[in-house]
Amino acid sequence: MEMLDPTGMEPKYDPKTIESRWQAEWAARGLFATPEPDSRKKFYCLAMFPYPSGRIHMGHVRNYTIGDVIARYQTMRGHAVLHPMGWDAFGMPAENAAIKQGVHPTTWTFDNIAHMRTQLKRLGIAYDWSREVTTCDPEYYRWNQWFFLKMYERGLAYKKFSAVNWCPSCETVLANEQVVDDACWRCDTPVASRELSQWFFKITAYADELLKDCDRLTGWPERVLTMQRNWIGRSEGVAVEFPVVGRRESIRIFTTRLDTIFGATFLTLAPEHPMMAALIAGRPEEPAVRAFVDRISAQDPRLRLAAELTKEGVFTGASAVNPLTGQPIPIWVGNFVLMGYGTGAIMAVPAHDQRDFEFAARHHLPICLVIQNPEETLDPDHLTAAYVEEAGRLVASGEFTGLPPHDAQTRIAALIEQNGHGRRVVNYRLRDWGISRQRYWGTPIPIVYCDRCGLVPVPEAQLPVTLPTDVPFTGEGGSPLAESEEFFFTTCPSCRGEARRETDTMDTFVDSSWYFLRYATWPRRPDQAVDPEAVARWLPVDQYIGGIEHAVLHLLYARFFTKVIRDLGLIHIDEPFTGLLTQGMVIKGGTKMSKSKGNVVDPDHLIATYGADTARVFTLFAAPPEKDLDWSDEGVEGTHRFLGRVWRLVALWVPHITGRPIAASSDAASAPSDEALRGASPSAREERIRRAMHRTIQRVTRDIEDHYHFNTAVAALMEYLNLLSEIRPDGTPSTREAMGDALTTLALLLAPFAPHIAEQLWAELGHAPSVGRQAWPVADPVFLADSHVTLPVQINGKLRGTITVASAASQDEVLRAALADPKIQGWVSDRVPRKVVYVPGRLVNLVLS
RNA sequence: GCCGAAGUGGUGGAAUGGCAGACACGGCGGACUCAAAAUCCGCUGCGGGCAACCGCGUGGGGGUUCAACUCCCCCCUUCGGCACCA
Repeated sequence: MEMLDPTGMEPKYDPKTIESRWQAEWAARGLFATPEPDSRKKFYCLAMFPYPSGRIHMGHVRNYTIGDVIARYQTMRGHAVLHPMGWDAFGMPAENAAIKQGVHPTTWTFDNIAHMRTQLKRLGIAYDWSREVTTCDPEYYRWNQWFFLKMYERGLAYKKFSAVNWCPSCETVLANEQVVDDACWRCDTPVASRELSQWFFKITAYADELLKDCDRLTGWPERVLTMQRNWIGRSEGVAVEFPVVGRRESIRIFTTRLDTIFGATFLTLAPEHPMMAALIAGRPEEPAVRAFVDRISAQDPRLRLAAELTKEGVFTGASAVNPLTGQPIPIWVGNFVLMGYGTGAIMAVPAHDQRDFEFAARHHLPICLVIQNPEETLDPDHLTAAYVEEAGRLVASGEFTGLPPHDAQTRIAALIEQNGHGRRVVNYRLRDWGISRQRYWGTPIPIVYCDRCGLVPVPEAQLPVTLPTDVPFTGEGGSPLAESEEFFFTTCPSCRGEARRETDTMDTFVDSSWYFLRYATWPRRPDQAVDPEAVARWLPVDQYIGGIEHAVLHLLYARFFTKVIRDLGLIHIDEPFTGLLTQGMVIKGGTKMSKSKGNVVDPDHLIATYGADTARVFTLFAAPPEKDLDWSDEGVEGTHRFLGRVWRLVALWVPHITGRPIAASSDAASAPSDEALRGASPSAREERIRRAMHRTIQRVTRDIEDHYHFNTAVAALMEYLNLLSEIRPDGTPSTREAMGDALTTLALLLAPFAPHIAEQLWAELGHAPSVGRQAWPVADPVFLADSHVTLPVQINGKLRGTITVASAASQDEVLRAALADPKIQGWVSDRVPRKVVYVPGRLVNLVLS
């Protein structure tokens, strides 16, 4: 295959021609196919797959370019690389398009995928497209259903009533992400809360492991781990039973401050507390309490969660006994107590909890100080705020008086456990994952409802339960699947009688919770969800790249699924992603790109104007990957100029190096002036080229390896080009040879960043394709060490001059050279340095009195 | 309120405790051109000076050190996360 113009190298850099040419060539040669198992070490490089919204945006360009640099670099480093791509293809926009434009979600989605696949190919990303997965494909989502059944068998998938966001106008449930400013995203009607029967995944069963394993994720950014830890929200405390006066039951509360229990002067229950009805039945307070509860539950749930909410409440008329003091205390109901956390009931300690303090002050309830502040003695009768610190000593706390709060917690917990009044428990903020969605474009939940047999899981052999096609898209009236008779009415797998299917579909986060396993398997083993052998070979993902917006949701769900699938015995790993890189946003003019702001940069237009290599190199050069990238049209021009200069430099040298002609006369007169090297001997010139070459190899390699700092790697290549550009062909064989090596190395170092131009230059320099299949160059230490160095000389820490000395010079030699320097002498004159600090290779500092 | 990240020229950004501002953009001046574009060369932190040079300078204030963008303490600002979570 001949990729070179027989008449010689084009003098002008024309990305359009070379990019399409090499993309076709790479595809034809199957260059990015995942290798069969061999002796090489594996590297699994994965960028988060996109939702096929229609077109790729600059965020995608950045995300996938970063992944591509890593994949191409690791290939050249001798790894067997898996670098796949796919589509997170279920979701609302497809259904919205169906409602608005009458296009079926399937058509809409697959059209979008086709377009975006083309766009990604135009960027020259090295994907193994044979492993492409599409989550709306029944061959994919059948395994969502299979995992659901496995989890159902193990009690990890269950159904319960729960509150959901409800749009009264659209008559449908909304996902959290479809609620914008407390209103429906489509019709702007305020959302209500509604109790519905919903399916859940029991992620809380793994809460402790998910938290503990955060410590093992050393390749993750600390802030992502912090967010996950916050989200899981583990807190250790004690559940204590407060017997209700005059009844058999007791009220269970949860507290992390058991040391303050002697100061508990009342209990507060959530309005939804299950014992509420029984507590107030027949009491004079009943109507008032009912009115209060009704009023609170009619309130917007979001409003209730706001921190500024006024603490309201009413007395229930009932009382409970504080198990430590034996004293009866009143039971109140309060709007600030949440049924969803702990037990839905708290012991109120106004002296040591700000919320309880405010509540007590408002309702004239007793405040009882039980911890004395060691810094500033508190007056128990005139507290102005709660003392919430865990420092000091207990007071008025029976046998525990005098103990530090921390010791008291342990001692009181022991006593309570001994007496059977309660036990130590761990509470999590994390809730089980509600996966039911009243939507069409998602995975049908494989459950059948039979009047005789009840809830019956669809047998594995009957999977997949596929989406019906005869569904009208109105955007009204709840689950679209309920509209399909063909889908809705079925036979019971158990008794063969008439039955109805579950009409909810799964949250689309289910799809993305295990797709990284699917890439190892698909399409070779369509008969199983994951091929244990292939997964054992490729997983975990060595480097995962995506946006910070998934710091909690997707990354937590994926970790959960991995652990569940491990416990199913299918895989051996505990964690799916060893390394995580969260790239920053692409912004322009200070804000995120958006249509309404009119600051969107269209990747297609960018590629058409400058080529994919320019688009890639600019996104890498403009900022380190984890930071936001401020888009600059001028910066893009500069990057394009850089690639043009690389091209022209190679074009200048190719005839000398390879003997091939140049297509048209290259403008030798415009070549730089060789100023720095005028008069330098050929050997000095060659040495200089080689030193620059090896130093650049070292810098680029280190920048990629250490922190993926592609911006400084590109800067190193620019400096390298600047230096090489100073040298003009003069017919000296040693110079010609050194430049041949230098430019060949430039093509190699450029290959992960700008693969198309690198490939073309590689060929022009007389090498057989492909540059991406070559070994990454290695810096020779011989050329990294200099015989002489220029050393800054400081006097009292201020720079006063420089000297050139042998690298291995002793302190005495350096001192002598420094004092011999006229400039330095002018500063020192006849004074004797009190101290000399010499850091070989770095500087010398003379300390004068 | 708690936790985390950040603050460096006109701009994006560089700097294992060791010459602050690499690299690039922009700007200014020049070469080439009839002219322009493209390309190439030079200068470009601020202040002072004809100049050699000098002083100042990494959000603010202290400290450690021969030496601090970097380490320590206090404060300010911005961004992100969590938050009536008992």
